[in-house]
Amino acid sequence: MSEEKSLNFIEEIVEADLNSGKYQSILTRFPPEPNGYLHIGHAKSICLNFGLAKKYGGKTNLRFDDTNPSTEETEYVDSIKEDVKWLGFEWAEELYASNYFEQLYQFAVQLIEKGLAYVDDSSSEAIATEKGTPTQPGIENTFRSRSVAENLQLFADMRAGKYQDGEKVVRAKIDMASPNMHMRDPIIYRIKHAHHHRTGDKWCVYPMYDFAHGQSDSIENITHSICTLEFIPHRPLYEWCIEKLEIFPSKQYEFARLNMTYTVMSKRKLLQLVNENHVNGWDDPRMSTISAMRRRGYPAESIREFCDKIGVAKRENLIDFSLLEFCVREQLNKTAYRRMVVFDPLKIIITNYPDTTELLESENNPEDLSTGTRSIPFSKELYIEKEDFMEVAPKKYFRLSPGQMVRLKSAYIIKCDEVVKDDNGNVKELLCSYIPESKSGSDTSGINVKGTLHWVSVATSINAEIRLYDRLFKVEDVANAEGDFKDYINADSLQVISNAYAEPALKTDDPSIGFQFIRKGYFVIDRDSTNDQLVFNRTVSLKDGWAKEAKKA
RNA sequence: UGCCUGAUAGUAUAAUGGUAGUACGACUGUUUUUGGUGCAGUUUGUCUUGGUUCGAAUCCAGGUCGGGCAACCA
Repeated sequence: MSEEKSLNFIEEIVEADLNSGKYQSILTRFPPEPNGYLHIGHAKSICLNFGLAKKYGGKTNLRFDDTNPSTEETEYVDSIKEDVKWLGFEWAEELYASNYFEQLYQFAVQLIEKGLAYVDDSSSEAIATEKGTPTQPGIENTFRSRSVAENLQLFADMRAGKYQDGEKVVRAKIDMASPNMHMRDPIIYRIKHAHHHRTGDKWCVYPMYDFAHGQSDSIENITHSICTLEFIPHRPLYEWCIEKLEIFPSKQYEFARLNMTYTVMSKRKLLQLVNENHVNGWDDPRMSTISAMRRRGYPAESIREFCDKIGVAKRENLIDFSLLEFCVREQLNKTAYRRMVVFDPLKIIITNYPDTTELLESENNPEDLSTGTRSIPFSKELYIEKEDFMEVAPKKYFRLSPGQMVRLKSAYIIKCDEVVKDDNGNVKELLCSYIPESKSGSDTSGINVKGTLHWVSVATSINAEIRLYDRLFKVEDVANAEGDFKDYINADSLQVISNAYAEPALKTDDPSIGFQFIRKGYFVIDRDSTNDQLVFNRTVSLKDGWAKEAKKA
């Protein structure tokens, strides 16, 4: 019935490995460094790694790549775990590269014993110089020929804390003339007298990424180690270590990282936005972090759907941010409760309506009638949106104007009889009349109107703060824009409406559900809300057909 | 100027030697008590030049263009 979705290139590899009997089941891993918050790019990797295991009956480990104590913190570990869980995935084991520090140290000892690693006393500048350039081979220095015994002693002394940071490193002895820069005797251990968030002060030597990642994969028996394209040049080294150490041969595969329009995806840049107060923290709803999207009201399911839609390939990409927004709307349209909120009020008085309050019923969600209805108080004095009235209306304008009729959503059809102005000639309020037979659900008026407006009753409305978010950057391809990315920050990315008028149901609604403010967009209650003041974040706007039509004119 | 990688509608992604398809976007119509949603339809593409083949997006060779690599970061 439904069409078979074609496999991405990694799924093909997995299926081939399973069909050939190379593996009985697969084990993947998601390996973040706990030095920042996860962003939507990580979500792609999470969905890939966990999704693969789920699809093929395998498992996925959550492994923190915590080999650099100077940048890593427990705060980040906690946020990462929360984000992965919120996205809807469960890891088989929670592991840390730091769990393997002793084992990793012994691996380096083994390499030294085999004459495949040595202690180098050179400065980092000297090492960089001797490394050569991509077009010129590097040169071998005198430390390279130290004896095994001396290397062993020196490495033990490094571990014992006899040297200062930078005094010595351990290098793999591979090939200083290799066309691959990563194979020119890469550093595998360095001295860092730093406090580690898990191992404390136990260690003062730490393995480099290239000497920790592959080995960690191998120790855990990871079958498919999936990373991004920039690690392709590291693969020969990944394989060299596994071969020389004679350990489980995990395989590395690379896919193109996610790039999105109007945002940045590097931890360094996100950190900068936070530290320099361009945004209000890692979970500022304008950020590309998972925690920001959660706070903004993006459902986890829509992020998973997005990751599924964008696919997995090796080509560099720049995905339209609007595709993510499409996924969010698609999900929220099915689940969000409809409510009415007026952002910029214009008072109307229904002159022929009695001085009473009537309760009208309206669906919570017309897409899902099982969600029931709520009552909305209707009375003589109402607010409508200022932009829903024009004294002189252009053609195709279906909203209110003098002498014209519109329907008030779930209520009555009204007609604008008179415009009341203040001394300056500004529209102050509208005098309207309603059609009693036009009540929603029992309309016998026979009148058809083109426009339907949202509204709230003045007397029963409640105050709310609305935060409207726009793209954080003004250009599509921020990472490739010339100059400093901060020059492209959109100064108007946050607009706050401090006194919107909301229908009273919102006061008692479950704060965890998503809302659609009719004709306005999708909104979610922010954690800054108090008992006295509701605060809403706009998750995403509705598609606006009229804005497009109006632009044409 | 070395090595590694990639190139299919505007953006992504599929077709694995046999009809270039799908999604988002855009546009048109239709439904609608949200100018939302839904439904129907239209639109635009194989980087280039040769070669192999009955047949090439796919295989081969050359070119062009893009990305990555010279952290005691990951």
